[in-house]
Amino acid sequence: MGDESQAPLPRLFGLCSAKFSEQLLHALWDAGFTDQRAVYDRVFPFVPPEGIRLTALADRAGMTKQAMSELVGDLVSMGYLQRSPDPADGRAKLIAFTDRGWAAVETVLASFRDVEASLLGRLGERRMRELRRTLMELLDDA
Amino acid sequence: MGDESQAPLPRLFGLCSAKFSEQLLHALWDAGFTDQRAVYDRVFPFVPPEGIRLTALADRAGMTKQAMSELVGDLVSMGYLQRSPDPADGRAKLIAFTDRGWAAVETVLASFRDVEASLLGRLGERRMRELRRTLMELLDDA
DNA sequence: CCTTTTCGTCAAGCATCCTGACTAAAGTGG
DNA sequence: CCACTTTAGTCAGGATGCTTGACGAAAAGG
Repeated sequence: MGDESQAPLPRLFGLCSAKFSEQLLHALWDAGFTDQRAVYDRVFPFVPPEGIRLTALADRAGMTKQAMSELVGDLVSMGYLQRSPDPADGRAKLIAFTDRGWAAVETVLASFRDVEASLLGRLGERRMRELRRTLMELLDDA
Repeated sequence: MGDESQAPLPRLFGLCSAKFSEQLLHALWDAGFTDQRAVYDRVFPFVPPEGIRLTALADRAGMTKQAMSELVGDLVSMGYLQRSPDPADGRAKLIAFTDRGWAAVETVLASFRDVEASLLGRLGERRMRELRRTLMELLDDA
């Protein structure tokens, strides 16, 4: 890959991010969720336990409702999500996880925990805390 | 955006990465390179000063030569890249930056420097060094 | 009521990738 | 020098993941 010792920081962040994504996909594959694309990242993080409407979900994910509708449709037909009528609004439907969906979520969370445990082992507790603090400061818009 | 204080680290990395990308696109836009897409990230980092052949460029970027050919074609018609015959091989063409391409590269590098300067101001020199060291350790495959 | 807004869908299109098939040039072994 | 195989790039077709625009049905608010 070449020498990264002077690579610009934004690039390092991109590489780290890509690496974690790859590990995550790998973990899902190993757990038997082989029918997945990168769709997980786009949809799963924004579905709350109690379910959510399509428009709100699309807003959260920063996407149009049409695009989100197609993704949700795919995940429904794969058995990860379900659509049920919203009792409070005849136009809307509530999108929520199925049991299979929850199992996949649990796999994702376990993978996150694995990554964090691995980092903890490599960096130690102090540097780990510092890293998290630094990342959150970076996101706290300047 | 909600509380991120317990967000998983992989997610924090993704958010940071996305934020930097956005800043970069913004910097390009402000510098007058308004005809750009995210194509920069995919192509520019892999074009060396002396030029490169399509197949090698595609390999570097982890893409098929067909996909890269289309991207390069777009960037050629926008005036950022040029294709010239390779004197050493009648089949091949050398892909290299035009003057306009170099100007865009310089803008990108300046944006990276801005980001680093901003981080330095916020984190201080010690934490900055530590961050870079940590990121590089993470990429040094376990 | 009747008008306006909101929820979700359908349709068409664009961008970015892929696989497969092909031409032309270059190397390679008698 | 001449087949034979490999390599460089292109053409064609298709999948995916997004977009904008238009629409019907339900809700909201005078």
